[in-house]
Amino acid sequence: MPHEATPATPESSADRLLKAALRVFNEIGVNAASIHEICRLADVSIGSAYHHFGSKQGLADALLVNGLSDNNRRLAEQLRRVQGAEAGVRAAVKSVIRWIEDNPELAQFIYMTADSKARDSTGKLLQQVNADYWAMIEDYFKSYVHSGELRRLPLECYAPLILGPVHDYARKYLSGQITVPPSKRADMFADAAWLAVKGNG
Amino acid sequence: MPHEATPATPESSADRLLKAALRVFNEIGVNAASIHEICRLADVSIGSAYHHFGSKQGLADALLVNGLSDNNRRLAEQLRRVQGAEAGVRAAVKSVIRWIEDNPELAQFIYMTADSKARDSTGKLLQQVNADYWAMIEDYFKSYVHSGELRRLPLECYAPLILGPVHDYARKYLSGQITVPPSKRADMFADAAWLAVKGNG
DNA sequence: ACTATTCTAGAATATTATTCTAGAATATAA
DNA sequence: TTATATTCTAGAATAATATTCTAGAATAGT
Repeated sequence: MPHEATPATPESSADRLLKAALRVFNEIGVNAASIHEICRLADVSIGSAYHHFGSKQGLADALLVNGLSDNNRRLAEQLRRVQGAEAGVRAAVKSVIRWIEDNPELAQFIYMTADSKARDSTGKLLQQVNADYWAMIEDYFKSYVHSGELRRLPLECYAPLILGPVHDYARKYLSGQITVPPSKRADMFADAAWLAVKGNG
Repeated sequence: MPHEATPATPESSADRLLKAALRVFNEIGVNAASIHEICRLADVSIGSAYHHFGSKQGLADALLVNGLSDNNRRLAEQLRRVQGAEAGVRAAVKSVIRWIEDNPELAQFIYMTADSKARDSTGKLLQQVNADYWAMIEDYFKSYVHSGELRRLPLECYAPLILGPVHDYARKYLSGQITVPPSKRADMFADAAWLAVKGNG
């Protein structure tokens, strides 16, 4: 029996659509992208596409929600594995960097098209995912403020201080303006993040 | 003579269009926004709109380019006023924060819709503006590396370290997720930025 | 096997971005 | 001033394309 090129479980229509949409959206933007073209690439009928995602924006929203959720999931996982403020900070930085390099197309889409105006249902979902992200970070770190391991700061400042530089760098990297991947700067960004939030002790 | 409500130089069609577009884009996103609606709000004909901006995307691009350019201009101005690495870092942080609070709608638009896929002419312009931004920051700081005032880092890391946290915080602020304006955190962000890039001396 | 539900299909429709033609306003030259 | 060119305004006509709709196929549940 020769090698089987097609996977045992062939991709569902929805998955093919998401994949095709990601490609086209990244190439020409959500606006310019045509549903018909995406359906053609995914080999899925218009009817199916609308059945699954409701609209072109629904497709974009799904990509956004999936991507952010996956990123959050990995971050939560990494934070669970470590103990202490410094280890947490470093794990957060590296988790995000790793996710970006494991999912460059999705990362590019997310960073480049935050156009997500809170539309109805999906808008809510998106806000939720977003809120979870910040909450997770704040939750993890607030316990270390008492012990003095962390500098006492307004809760909503930890995430920007720890991950803001990585996000900025990633944007530039994903848009092709720099070629050195963030993983090459991981320790530098981790050091900076820790320096920004560590306590006096 | 009573107070004159209308300015001596009435707003041009192009200006009215930009203003209306900004409002609508922020409310419902570039995708959902209708040119006809924008024209109605701006009291400008379809023909004029297309004469001035070529397309809906052209309108969005113009807002983006105008906004980024203005931000850059102010940043350059502030950097010119100061001497030394620390003063530069602090000026950069505060300039960006100030711009955001002076131009909240424009800032929201820029932060929320980076969807700027490099489209032809305007895409080039946008890339240029963006490149100028990073170049300005790198130029300013590279001279201070020799003297030891600044930590020696890859040039493309200064901007993310100095401004990344502010950008992250601004996004959250402009989307309404936090209410404390960045200006209230200006010193904190400036301290963190300086700590991240200052040299050993 | 029957029924309900989910999914696929693509033609028909509706929406809306863009083009086009003509004319008004404004600048430039003689 | 008059003539001429250019820029700007107008909105109806057109073209592109997102979305709806109806019908039927596949699948799951009983």
